[in-house]
Amino acid sequence: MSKIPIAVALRLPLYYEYISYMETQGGIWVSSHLIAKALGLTPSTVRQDIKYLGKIDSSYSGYNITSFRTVLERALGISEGANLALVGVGRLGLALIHYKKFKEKGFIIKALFDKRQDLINTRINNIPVYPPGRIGEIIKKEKISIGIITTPLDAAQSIADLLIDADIKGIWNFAPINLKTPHHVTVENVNLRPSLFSLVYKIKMSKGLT
Amino acid sequence: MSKIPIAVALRLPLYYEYISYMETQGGIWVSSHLIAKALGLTPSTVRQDIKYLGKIDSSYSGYNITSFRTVLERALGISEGANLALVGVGRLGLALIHYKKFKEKGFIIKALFDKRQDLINTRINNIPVYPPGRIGEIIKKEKISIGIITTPLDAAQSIADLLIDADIKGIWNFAPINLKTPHHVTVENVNLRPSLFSLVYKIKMSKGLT
DNA sequence: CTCCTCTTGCCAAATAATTAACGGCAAATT
DNA sequence: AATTTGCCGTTAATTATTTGGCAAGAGGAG
Repeated sequence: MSKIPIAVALRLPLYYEYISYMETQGGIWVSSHLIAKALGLTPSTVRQDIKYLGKIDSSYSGYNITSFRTVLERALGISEGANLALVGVGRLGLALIHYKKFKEKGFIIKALFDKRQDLINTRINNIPVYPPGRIGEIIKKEKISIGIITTPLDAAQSIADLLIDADIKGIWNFAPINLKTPHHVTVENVNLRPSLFSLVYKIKMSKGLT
Repeated sequence: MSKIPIAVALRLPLYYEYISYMETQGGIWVSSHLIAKALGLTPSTVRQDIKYLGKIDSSYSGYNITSFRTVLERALGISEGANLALVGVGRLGLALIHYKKFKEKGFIIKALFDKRQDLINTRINNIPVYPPGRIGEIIKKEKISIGIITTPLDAAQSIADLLIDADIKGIWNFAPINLKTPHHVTVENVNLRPSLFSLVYKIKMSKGLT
């Protein structure tokens, strides 16, 4: 199995999203043309990408959706799920805590952390809230591999350091800052501002031509 | 001015985020090396990208941060700001409503829409809440150019249709669905699930090698 | 049965993007 | 005053990615 090019890897989650959606719609087969159209690619690209994934059941009517999804889940490593911890129970944190889509796939938030005294030792959505000082202890006890940072900017790095000390594998970072982390800790940033500005930029461009 | 390659356009918002951050830290000069290191690129790439932006004040110590930011803002089209409307005042909607970073740059949420009777005609963060039926009217009156969709999945497309009818320019879509829109309406999707799975994938990969 | 259309899979060519290399300039240093 | 350092800007080379074309196979229609 050859290694997957970056450009391809970036598209895999998109395929997964689309395939999952089609599956909920009762679809059974999906063709490279259909995917390409939905995602703004060419059918060639889609077929080329699929070559990296291994064998998917296919026929004259396209790829089998369930087979495709299974292969994608394996490739993306999401078939086993993971235990998560969320630090920073603000408005954004709350939104994530109640987000149902993750739980479906076995991604379960096991612990919440916040420094607010009135939250500590309560439960939110049946998940216990601990003080930040207990991050190391709880992460190990609950076998948590991914930390979610939804704290204000100024706390983000110090929280990240605590997570790193607790041997976290990855950080899903919602604070608008480039966290400093060692090589073995992977960070995925979710930055809303660039996303909005990207929209504004695309609007501006489409006015120019099209 | 030649048109900007896709790969470059995707990096512009990242440059903006980094430059803005450096500016808040009191920085005055920034070099291509510094940017490259922070964003995981090569200095060459950064300098190459900058060629598309027009002249930026530079010297032996790098680029002038303020000049860089100004040029980026112009290129991204964010210097004028925009009026926004948010549809779907749920947990995620609330988080966005209170997000301060946008207002700083002139992106102002002028109106909220929700079907819940107990919210209609109230104000949240001093922004009025209207029923979805008034989308067309209010969008025009408030000169709103961008709509934010934070509704549940099943309502997203019908809300998008209302926004499109109201001549919206762009949609910032947080619902996990590919909205069907005409060519002149730009959509930027924010999908948390692919983002998480992307993290999981990166973790999986980094285990393999590094 | 034969024709038509739809698929995938593969390969080679075209395109896009990244990296490397070089020349020049300004400031600091020896 | 000559040299070293660190930067930019440009051009060239390299690498990565995408695209288009085509053969082979599988239904369905007549």
